[in-house]
Amino acid sequence: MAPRPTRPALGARYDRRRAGVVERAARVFAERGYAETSVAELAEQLGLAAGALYHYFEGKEALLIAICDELTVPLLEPARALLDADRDPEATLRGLLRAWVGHVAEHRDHLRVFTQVRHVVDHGEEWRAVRRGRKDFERLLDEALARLAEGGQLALDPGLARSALLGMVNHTAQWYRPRGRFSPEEIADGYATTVLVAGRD
Amino acid sequence: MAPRPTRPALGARYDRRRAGVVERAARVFAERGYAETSVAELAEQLGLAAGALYHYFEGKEALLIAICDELTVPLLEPARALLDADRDPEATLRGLLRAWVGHVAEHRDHLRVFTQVRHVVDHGEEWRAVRRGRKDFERLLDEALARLAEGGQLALDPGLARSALLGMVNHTAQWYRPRGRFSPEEIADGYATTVLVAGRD
DNA sequence: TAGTCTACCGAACGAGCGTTCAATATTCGA
DNA sequence: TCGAATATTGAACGCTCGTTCGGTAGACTA
Repeated sequence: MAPRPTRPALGARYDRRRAGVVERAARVFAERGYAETSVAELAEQLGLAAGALYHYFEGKEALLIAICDELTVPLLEPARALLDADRDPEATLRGLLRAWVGHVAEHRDHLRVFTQVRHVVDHGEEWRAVRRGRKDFERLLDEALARLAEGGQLALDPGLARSALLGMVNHTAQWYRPRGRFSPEEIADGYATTVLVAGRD
Repeated sequence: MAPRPTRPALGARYDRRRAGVVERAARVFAERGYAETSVAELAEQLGLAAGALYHYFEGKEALLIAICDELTVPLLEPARALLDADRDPEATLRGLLRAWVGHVAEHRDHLRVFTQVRHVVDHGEEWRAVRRGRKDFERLLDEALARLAEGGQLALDPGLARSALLGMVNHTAQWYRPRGRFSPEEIADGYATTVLVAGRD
C-alpha cells in the first residue's frame, strides 16, 4: 500500500480514486458476494489490474473495512445533533429515522456487504472501529426510544422496539430501489408509525 | 456422495446422521462464517474426517442448501393451514407471527447462515427450490396483510408492513437467546402490535 | 457366522486464491 | 521541460481450499 501522496494535486486525486474504488467495490461485492469475488474479478470490474488495488488498500479485507466504515461514521454526527437539539421525543425519533433510512438508501450496497460479513466484524481485532460505530449509533437510538417510553408514546417495550427498528431499517437495503414505490422519507415515516402510539389513522 | 442405504436400519441411521450434520454445521457456519470455514475445520468441529462429509453431501454448497431448506419448508404447511382456517384477519396474523418467530427462534443458526449467503441464493440454478420456498411464504404473508388492509386494521401500507415484518423477524435471529428477556411468543405479539392499529395501550 | 453393504478415514491433488514486486507509464512542480 | 514522485501493470509465488479415492473397520441380514 502506497502512502498518501504529499503533492496536493496527487493527494486529491488519490482520495478521489480511493473513494471511488470503495464505492464501486461495494456494488460488486453486494451483487456477487465478498467471499465469492476474487481480487482479480473485482479489479476487472473496476477496470484495473489486480495489483493496483494494493496501491490504495493493504489488502482485500482493508477494502472491506473501508466499505463498512461508511455505514456508521457519516451517520453519527447528524444523529447526535438530533438528540442534542432536544425537541419533543416523537419529532426526534422521526428525524432520526429519516436520517437513518436516507443513509441506508444511499449506501444500500455497503449495507448488503456488511450483512454478508457481520460475523467477521464481530470477532476481528481490526474491526474494533466498525463495532464501536455501530454501538454508538445503537446507544443514540436507545436514548431516543427511552425518551419516548418515558412519555408513554411507545407502543412496544423499548428493547423490542429497538430490535424491530434495527431489523426493518437494515433490511431496507435488500429491497429499496431509488425510483421505487416509496421514497426514503415515506419509508422512515412508516417505520416511525410502527413503534409510536400516535400518528395512525 | 453415497446413495441412501437400502437396508432399513442403516437408512434410518443415515437420515439421523445427515440431519445431525446439517444442524451442527449451521451452528458452526453461523459463528465462523460459511466462506471462512474450510471443510477441514468444519469436519474437525463435527468430529469427522474431511472426506466423511462427502458421504452425505455432494459438496460444501449442497450442505449449505440443506441448511437453507430447513428455513421455509417446515414453515409453509402450518402457515397455509392458518390462512385456510380463515379466522378473523388479526388472529390470523398473530398466529402467523407466532409460528414464524417460533421457527426463526428454533433455527436462528440456519437463518444467520442464510443471511450471509443470500446473494448466492438469488443467482444459482440449484437454489431454485430455496427461492421458491421463500416466495411462497411471502405470498402467504401478503395474503394475511391484504385481509387486514381491507378491514382497515393495518397501521401502514401493506407493502411497507410486509417489508417491515420481514426485516424485524429475520433480524430476530441475530439477537434472540433462548433464555433471554423475551419469549418467542412475546416477540411475535410485539411485532404484531407494530403493524396493527388496535391492541396498543 | 459369512458375506456384502455401508461408514469413515486421511493423504494426495489440482485449481484458484490473495499478494508481491520489478518494470513501465504517467503526472506534477521546480 | 526535466526529474522525482506517483500510478499502474501483470507475471509469478506460495498457500489453502474443496474434492477425490483407495483402503479399512464396522454393521446388518441371510
